[in-house]
Amino acid sequence: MIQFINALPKIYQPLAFYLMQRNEIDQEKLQRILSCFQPLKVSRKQVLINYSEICRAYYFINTGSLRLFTVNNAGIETSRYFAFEGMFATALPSFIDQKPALEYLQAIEKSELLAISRKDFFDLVDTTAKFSHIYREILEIGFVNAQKRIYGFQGFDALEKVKWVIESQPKFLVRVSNKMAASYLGISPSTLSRTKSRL
Amino acid sequence: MIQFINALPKIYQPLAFYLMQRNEIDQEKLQRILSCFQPLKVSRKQVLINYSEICRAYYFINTGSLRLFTVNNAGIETSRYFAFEGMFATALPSFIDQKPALEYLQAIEKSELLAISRKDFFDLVDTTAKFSHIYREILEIGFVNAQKRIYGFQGFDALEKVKWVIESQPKFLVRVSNKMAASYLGISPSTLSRTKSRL
DNA sequence: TAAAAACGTTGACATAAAGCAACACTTACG
DNA sequence: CGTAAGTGTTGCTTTATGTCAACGTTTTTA
Repeated sequence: MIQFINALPKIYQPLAFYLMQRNEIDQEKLQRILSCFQPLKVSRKQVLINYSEICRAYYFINTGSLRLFTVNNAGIETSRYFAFEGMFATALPSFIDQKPALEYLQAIEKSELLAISRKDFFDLVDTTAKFSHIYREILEIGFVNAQKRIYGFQGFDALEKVKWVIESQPKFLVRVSNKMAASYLGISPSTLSRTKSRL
Repeated sequence: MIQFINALPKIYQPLAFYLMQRNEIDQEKLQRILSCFQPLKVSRKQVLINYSEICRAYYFINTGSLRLFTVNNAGIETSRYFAFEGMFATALPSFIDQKPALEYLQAIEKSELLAISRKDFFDLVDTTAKFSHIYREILEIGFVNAQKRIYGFQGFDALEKVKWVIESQPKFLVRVSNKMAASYLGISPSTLSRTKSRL
């Protein structure tokens, strides 16, 4: 199986490993799944999904990073998710219910992605037990993370939030700019800067 | 089918309707699903799942209401979910990954529930396509709601949070005490009281 | 490679909300 | 049914954090 994966085009190898890692898949199924994903290069700051757009694809990150954020009436940015190499990302609520995203999916840096259309995605979910299971896992993990974030933030002051994010996502503050990290933590960039300096 | 449901014991009727509403199920499957649920009466304030406990059941509410909350080191309560008649509730993260809940599931009032064990639940998920689909829906809705809550709260002041909750869950402030509502909104009870008075 | 734009840090100041306490009112329960 | 515990409201004071602005540094891009 490892040989099979190594024989694949390089850009499909990380995804193949991702899929294999979760649960054993036979070559045929794996091939079928991979064939639904199209390579896609995006530049720094490029927007993949716009605020009023309906999300029609799911993205796997080969290199680079993406972020999900929204902007409220007052012009305040809120980031809710950052995805790096080897992770999936999309505006999932919109992907699920096909309503306007009300958020942006944007590349933070120049990135190489694999994209699967919504149609192909749900065809796989409905016809491939393994893929259905992977989707379930994506939802479960997404749900659990969202809960952790709600508890991790509520009633916490700036110092506690920063400690929490260092503990639960050690790489986060290193890879993400202060400004974006602040918009994720729900504090101002100045407060984040001050807080880090007294850790 | 309606006749079939009406012929069921009263306590199973709301759940039967809930299941039917989502997608058509034949009588046999419905019967099989219902037979996994055991009736359970709990008193006001009774705790169904404790902080360090591993969650082993899913609950459907016939009458009454439940809430999920946690208490941090400083003794601050944070509520993350309230469930009323006709809704499902459990400490889902713990139910999924079988780690300590790190939260409490508690009856707000005297309630009548139907409980299904984790084993039976996942047996149904794995053997009954319909039930698998219902689980997927539960996860999707849970995920989407969590995202809304994250965006709905971040960077909002007390007034905006209260308006947001009135808009997105009109019944909420009516059915839940000020204290609990405040712990859900992440503001103090006094601030909630003051905020409501200037709406 | 140099100019411009964006970013991080820090200080001074303003402010929303927390904490505390007192009181009236409601609800719970022996 | 009456006492006790809990809840909601409101005033006063304190405090954490946001805002604004200035400055030096890093990053971007032409």
